[in-house]
Amino acid sequence: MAYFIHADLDAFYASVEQLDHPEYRGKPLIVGGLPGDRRSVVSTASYEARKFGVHSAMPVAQAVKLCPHGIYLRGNMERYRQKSLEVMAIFADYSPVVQQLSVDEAFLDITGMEGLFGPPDVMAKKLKEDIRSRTGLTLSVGLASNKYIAKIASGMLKPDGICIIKPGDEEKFMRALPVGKIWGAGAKTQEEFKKRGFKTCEDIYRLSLEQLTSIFGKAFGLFLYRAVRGEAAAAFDEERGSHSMSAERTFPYDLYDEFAIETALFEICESLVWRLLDEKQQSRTVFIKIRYGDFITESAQETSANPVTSINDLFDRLLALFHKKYKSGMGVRLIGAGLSNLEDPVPQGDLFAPADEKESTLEKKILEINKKYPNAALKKGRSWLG
DNA sequence: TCTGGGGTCCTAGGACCC
DNA sequence: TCTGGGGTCCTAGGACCC
Repeated sequence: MAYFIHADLDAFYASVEQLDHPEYRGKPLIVGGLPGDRRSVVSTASYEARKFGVHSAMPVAQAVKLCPHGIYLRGNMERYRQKSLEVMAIFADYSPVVQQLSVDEAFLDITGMEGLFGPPDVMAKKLKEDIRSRTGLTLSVGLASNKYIAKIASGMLKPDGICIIKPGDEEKFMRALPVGKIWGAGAKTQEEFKKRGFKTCEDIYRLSLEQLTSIFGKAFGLFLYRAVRGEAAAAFDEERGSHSMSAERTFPYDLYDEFAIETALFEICESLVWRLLDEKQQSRTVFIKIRYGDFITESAQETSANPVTSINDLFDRLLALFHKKYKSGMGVRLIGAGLSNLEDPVPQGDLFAPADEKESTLEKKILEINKKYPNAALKKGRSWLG
């Protein structure tokens, strides 16, 4: 019998802050932005703050209204990533097959580990206790015969919970579940469920595969059909195809000045190329994203024959896309850019060396120096452009 | 109360090739 | 002359996740 644990840290960012700052413990804590920060949203609210109705993705301005005496922090991703590494290292003690889903959650394939840790439920308890004593954080755990059920189960008894779905009970568990708990059915789908009067998965279970695909489309219809039967969804299969990297910036106030928008785009462009070099990847496909003041969002992408070679090269490509899309006179709320279809570069001889190899070499040098001397903060800067 | 940032996957239509 | 059908790549937009 296969067994999977889904391990999910409780209110992760807020818990790390409460761990590092004892004076925050037991108090409503909101990580995401300070009161008065325009256009910021809540990343994580401590359980004390959730009592006031504050939750993730809520605008900070709204959180302040609900919880005016809360403690507000912008957050420290570097610290959270560091803490995440500690946790993931402990997960690795329990299973050779750990699939990290995000900074604060992972699947552990514990099939056949009874000999080392005892029965799965005993192992789940040990894991929770171990995480608590070694990192000071609490974990919620779902245990089931497939990843999808384990994932939903871990959310059932938060915080600090263990939820075990026994082999054979998967379908029973799913059919009784409120549709709001279906992982993969977000706001739009919930609206559709409501419109159709679907309250629990039982209401979806009654529909045929044909009915589901005609309502929800081929892939999502099949996903729902299988999910309500407690069958392992393909959603969590290890093999993931394409990769991408992106960066974006929301301005505190809409920008109308084209040069200011382009400057932000340049800075995004710089950060992308540093990452690209750092991760030793390459890409031929670049994209931009523009969100206007009315929240209408447009994007454009272009695939070229040759991979991006330098900051200037990327900036040229992005600027061309930007001017293709940009409607001047409309306030710009957000500008973003990215690279998709990332590939591992194939080592190539001189014959195929990039045209602006000099620049790319210079940028690699700057990256090295910045890594060696983090305070140097060497940049090329837009003014450098000829 | 206006709605972050970094990702993945799906859909539908068009281009192009055989 | 009255336009098949499948495969692949590309593009824009949307849904969803943490």
